[in-house]
Order: sequence, then C-alpha cells, then structure tokens
Amino acid sequence: MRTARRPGASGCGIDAAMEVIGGKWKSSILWALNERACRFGELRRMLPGVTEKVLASHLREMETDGIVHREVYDEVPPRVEYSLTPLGVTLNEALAPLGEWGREHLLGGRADHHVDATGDRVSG
Amino acid sequence: MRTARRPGASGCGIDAAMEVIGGKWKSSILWALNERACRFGELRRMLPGVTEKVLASHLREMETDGIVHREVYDEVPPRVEYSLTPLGVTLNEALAPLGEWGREHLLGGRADHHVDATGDRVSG
DNA sequence: CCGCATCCCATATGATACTG
DNA sequence: CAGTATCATATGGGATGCGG
Repeated sequence: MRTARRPGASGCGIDAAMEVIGGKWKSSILWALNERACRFGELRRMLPGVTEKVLASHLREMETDGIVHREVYDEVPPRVEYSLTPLGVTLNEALAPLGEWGREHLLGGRADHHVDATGDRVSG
Repeated sequence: MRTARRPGASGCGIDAAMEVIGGKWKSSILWALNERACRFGELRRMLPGVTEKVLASHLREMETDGIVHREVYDEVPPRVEYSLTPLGVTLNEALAPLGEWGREHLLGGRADHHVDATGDRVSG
C-alpha cells in the first residue's frame, strides 16, 4: 500500500479506492468497526489470524486515509479506541454492493444478512 | 490470489469479492472490458505498465472466476478476444459505487464522468 | 500476434520478542 | 494493554526469452 499506483490507470476511482482497502485485513477492520468503536485488543480478537504488526500498520494507514479515527485515553491502563470516521462510513456504504455481490455470486448464497452497511446504522 | 483467504473473516462477501478483484490490474481490466471486447494486445496497450505475464495471469484468473470470457479464433494470425460475462457485468455494477466513492473522496473531484459501470451500457 | 516459462525482486504478511 | 522492532516467508509482480 501507499505505493500510489499510477493515477488514471483505469480512468475511474476504483483504483484509488482499491489502494485504501487493498490491505489484506482492511475490509475486515472496516466491517468490524462499522458496528461500534473497538480497542486494539478487541480488533485483534475479532480478526483471528491478524498480527499486531499488520493490524497496527493497517490501522495507521486507514487513519492516514481518514477513514478511521484513533482516540487515545492516557489512563493508567493504556486505552485506545478506534472508530470509523464519517468518511469511513461512506466507504463502508460504497462497499456494501460489492459485499452483496460476493455473497450472492461467490459464497453462493444470500442468507438473510443483517444489513449493516447499507445505510441503516450509519449513525456511528 | 487464489489463496482462498479464510472464509468468514469479515462475515460478509467483501472478502470473497476482494479476492476476485485483488489483482493489481484486475479492476482496470474489468473497466476496460466493460466498454467492449478486446484483444490481448489491445488490453496491453490500454493498460500501460502491465506485463504479458501479469495480464495473462489476471485474465486467466478472471476467466476461472467466470467474470471474463475468452473467445479464441484459430485463424492464421492468432486472435483471441476477451469480454465480460454477464457475471462480470454485475461485478462491474457492484464496483461502481466504490469507484464513485474513490473519485469523490480520493481523487477529490466529481468530473462529469461518463457513467460506464452504472448500468447504462451493460449490454456487452 | 497470442501466450507461456523462468528467473528476480519488491512488498505484504506473519512470528516472535521487547518497550512504554 | 498498546505498539514497535526485527527476522523470516509467501506471493505478486516485473524482465526477458521461447513456443505456437
């Protein structure tokens, strides 16, 4: 990531967007945070298999991209909470159709999914 | 690609979809083919910077994924044409919102884009 | 012209250990 | 708990050359 793929390669913003969500866990993080703010350790547990390094890297990139907000509480037990910015929410919304497509055509099934990123709970 | 990222990582189809369009040039290819069928060399020219190997690899993966159709004409001058399958068209449509998001929020501008992937010319 | 095979490198990702 | 540093590995992707 952050390699700034040559602009205008495809002529639309997909390429640019792909860079933002290009990380292996980016979409998962996005999805996890879509419901509520989470602490570092929480995200770790919600994303089985991700390592601290990768999680931290992705989180920082996403923060740089303006889709994730990092709230630090300098309490005695260190605490940091990550949440989606309004921009992150819009990204999640833009991602929804793709998610549905994948579910429909790839996972080969439309379970009665609980529409989280379709605009129902974009309040956070 | 083809690594079959662990299913259910994020709980929705985004992860699955990401695998289909995960290649560096996948989305560009998709976008290029969205307008009309193209020959190998054409695609090469349309995607400045891509190498034959990568282009061929991506094309094959996309064919395997059922989003690209490969038509072979065994004429004296070898000719092969690639085009989007109906599934590929739907993928492009699902990708449209993401593309718009990227254009709006990343490229920082909504030029009066010629809506190619929004369903206007999904005829082929 | 279409496409594949091989070698090579850059990068992303992962495992582990350590610091505040 | 949060985050960093280092090392190791896997994969993608690029360069080049060959075959149909």
